[in-house]
Amino acid sequence: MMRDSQDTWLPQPALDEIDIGQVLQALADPVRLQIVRLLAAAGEGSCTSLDVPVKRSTVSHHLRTLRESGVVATRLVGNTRLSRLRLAELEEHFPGLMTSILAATPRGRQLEVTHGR
Amino acid sequence: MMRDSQDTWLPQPALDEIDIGQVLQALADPVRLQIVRLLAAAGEGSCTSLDVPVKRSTVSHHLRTLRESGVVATRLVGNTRLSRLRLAELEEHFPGLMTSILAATPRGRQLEVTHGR
DNA sequence: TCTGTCATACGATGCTCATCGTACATGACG
DNA sequence: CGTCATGTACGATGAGCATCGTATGACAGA
Repeated sequence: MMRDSQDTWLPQPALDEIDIGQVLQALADPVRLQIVRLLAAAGEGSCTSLDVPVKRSTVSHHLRTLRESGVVATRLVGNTRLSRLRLAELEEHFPGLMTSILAATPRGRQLEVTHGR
Repeated sequence: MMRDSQDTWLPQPALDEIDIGQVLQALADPVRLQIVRLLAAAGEGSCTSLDVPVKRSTVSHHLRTLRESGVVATRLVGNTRLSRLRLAELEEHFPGLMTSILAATPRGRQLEVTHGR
């Protein structure tokens, strides 16, 4: 596998372009919050590797939302896309934000039967 | 005016009952985020004193959401209800969370023409 | 008591978006 | 080349909820 510096990354907002409002909206969704926790635990993850109770296309949509808001960064390796949290950058810009969220004990009902179809 | 210890307070979740997911959902709304910033600047605020581009009944709804999620505390004084941020408590439970959010520069489009009616 | 202000409750409305299924593109592997 | 897996794009659908107007209750002051 190649080094990170040689990988191709999907477009993402720069540090000073990250809007705290969009970050909060991204983290407000239960499934996305669960994805964030899984990424924090596993380091990286893809659409199929993340264990969330939604279909793959929905996970892809959530990862896109997280990336466009600046929460995760995605690099292309072969046919898969590996996403990871931008923890260091976020901690620099919003000290304590992600740390407190990840440290917080997930209270009940994290995975309900949703609507959709 | 009476001392805080003698005031009547609306019911609110205890510190260890606050769910980070509900807090994030509460802060995700642009109007509520603006209310939070106004409260941080003014110390306290009521439905009519807060300068937000929505009707009074909507502000009341938002303040209720913020209170039930644990972000603000509301005390009854006379005929009005004064709400304030639970900054110290939140900082204790989620260090850096509110601090980073309040310190973040509010990027564009904070007050768009919304739907509703 | 009467009036005005404050806040909430309630129902209605319609936008937002989370979700899904399907189709399609791309890369890996024979 | 063909086959399979991965991920995304797209359109459709429906639940959630932000918003409003109105009605209601409570308090303050004259």
